Amino acid sequence: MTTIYDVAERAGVSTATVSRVFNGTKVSTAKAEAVRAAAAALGFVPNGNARRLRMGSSQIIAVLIPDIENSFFTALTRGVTDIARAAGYSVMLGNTDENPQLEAELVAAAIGDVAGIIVAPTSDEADYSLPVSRGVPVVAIDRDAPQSQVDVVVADNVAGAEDATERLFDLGFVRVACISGPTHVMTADLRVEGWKKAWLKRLGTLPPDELCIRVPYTMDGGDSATEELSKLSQPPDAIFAANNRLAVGAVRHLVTVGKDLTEFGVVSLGELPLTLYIPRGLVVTHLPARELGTRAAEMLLERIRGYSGPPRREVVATVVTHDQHAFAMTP
Amino acid sequence: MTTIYDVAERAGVSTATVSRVFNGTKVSTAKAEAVRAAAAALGFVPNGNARRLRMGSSQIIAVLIPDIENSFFTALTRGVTDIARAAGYSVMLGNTDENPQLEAELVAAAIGDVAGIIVAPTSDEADYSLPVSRGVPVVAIDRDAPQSQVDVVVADNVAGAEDATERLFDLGFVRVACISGPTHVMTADLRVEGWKKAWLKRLGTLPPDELCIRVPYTMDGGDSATEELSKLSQPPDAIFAANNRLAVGAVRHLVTVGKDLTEFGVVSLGELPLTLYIPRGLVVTHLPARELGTRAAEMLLERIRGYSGPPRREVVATVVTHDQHAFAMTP
DNA sequence: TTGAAAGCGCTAACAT
DNA sequence: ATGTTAGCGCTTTCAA
Repeated sequence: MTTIYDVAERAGVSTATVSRVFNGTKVSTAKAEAVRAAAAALGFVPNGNARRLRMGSSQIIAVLIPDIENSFFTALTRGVTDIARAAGYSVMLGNTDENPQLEAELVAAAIGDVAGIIVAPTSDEADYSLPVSRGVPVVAIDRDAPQSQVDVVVADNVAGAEDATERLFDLGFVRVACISGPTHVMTADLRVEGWKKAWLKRLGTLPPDELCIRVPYTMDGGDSATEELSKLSQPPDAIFAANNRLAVGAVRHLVTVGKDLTEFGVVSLGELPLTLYIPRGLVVTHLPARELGTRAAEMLLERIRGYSGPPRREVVATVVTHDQHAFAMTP
Repeated sequence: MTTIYDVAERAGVSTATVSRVFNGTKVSTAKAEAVRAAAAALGFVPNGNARRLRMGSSQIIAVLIPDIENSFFTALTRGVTDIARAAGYSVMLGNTDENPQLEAELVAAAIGDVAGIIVAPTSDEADYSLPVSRGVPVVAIDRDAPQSQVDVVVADNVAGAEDATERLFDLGFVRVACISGPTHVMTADLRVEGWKKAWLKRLGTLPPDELCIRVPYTMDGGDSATEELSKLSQPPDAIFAANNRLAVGAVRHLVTVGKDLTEFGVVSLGELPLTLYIPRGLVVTHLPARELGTRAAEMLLERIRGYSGPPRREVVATVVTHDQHAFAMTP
């Protein structure tokens, strides 16, 4: 392995000079040239670990998400990587699988390795005092971290859900049901709240409890919830699905039983991956995944650079200016 | 920052003992307890940089992919992270954006930081001699790296394309066109080859050149290529799309002009994300993204652990046992 | 502008 | 079983 000693020797200078050349400090042109030539000839690449050990900082950001195969989280991660790279940071990725213990392990492991952590908390109980006390700032993303004094970046789930639900009312539907994620999952709870607000605003009354089904945030969840709703003595004429997987599950069920999506409404909070063609009648609203990532990265970088104000909580608007670019398939 | 010195002092032992406790070497129960207690009290977390510098290895694998928002590559990355984590490695992620220069920068930056690199080459010219000469093994994934002596893991693109095309012949279509990625992109070239083989096998003749359109691997590419094909004096009655984005684009165009997918066939090589509902008539075949990732990770770990045989080239079968679980929407 | 030298936190001989 | 100690490769005072 080539080190700065090899380069220094070959260039006829000291290691300090080599270091300076690679760090932009002032060095006479002649020596700088010699160093660069020697480095190139030797195929020198700085040892990041030595550098980080010496400097006491790591230029790496950990991103801990439940599932890299979920398009919402990859969009978010993309936002982080863009900002990170622009600032000279690398991104280390971890899958928590929605498992609090695995998340805790990943956080602990990250502490010794990274300059900061961006994590989508897997549980309300998640505690980030360890990294914070060790000087590794944490930004919680997509979900709150009520147990910890950390910065938080979340989407405006209530407003997003409310807007989405209102779309259905706008289309003339009058009995809009709700399918959301598990109780106690923050985003799921807030989206139910938004759905209720829309009812109150548009119909002047809160929706009956039976119209809201809580299931895992999966396609199967959306499917079974839709089936359950259809069995109600007074079934809904439209469904607000709190995320894209639930929406796809709902559509799957409806299509299977031969329902026409222009007569039975479905709205998805959050875009579908690959902007796949969307059946006429399915409404898709925007969830600012990438923006969440960029804001979280920006806030984390501020902390890494020494900002030490009180914990901040930033709510990214769910702009409902227009639907996902989509094309409708004749039902 | 708490170091092993602090822990050693508080526990009344030497730093070596503290180190041993944290590395599983034999230490008397009493001292081990004392060390653990002291570490807990002090909130000690090992400094990864010091550890890696000392050990000369990094327990980090870099994964360089064109786009983290492409479901094929996230599935692949998932495969890598699973194997990596099981072996105690972390994954560092980089987006190359299909940009050879950016890829080269990321590779260079990774050298000082990681134990090995898994990269989807952005170009035929990609040269990985620098990391390899620096002792950082590289595994090329999804695409060949003809300029470098590195391990390669690719899907059986020819067989996959051939099988997919044959599905269309099985369904009774007789003039199957091909939409593939840019010329000189290896996977795109090979998939065209598979399509040709299917023609030869089933019709005893090679397809006319005009039936094959090469476009970027995007939905818009699939859309415009389909339009172009429809203008032929002898248009096709079915399309083999070389990846999922092209397939979706093709479907979009067909739906837009009112074509019925049961009468005009489309097959996608590679599954659609989120197993979104699939219109009746669209055939989806499997591309082993995750398997690619796991194999690449396994091969890389072998290299990291010292295996030094000649470069290997592994072709992962594209098993076409069954379609993606899908449900059809009445057209 | 440049060089000499200390030391970041840790592990692994080598001693004991 | 445990302690002592020498670096890993780099950056950065401090002196010249």
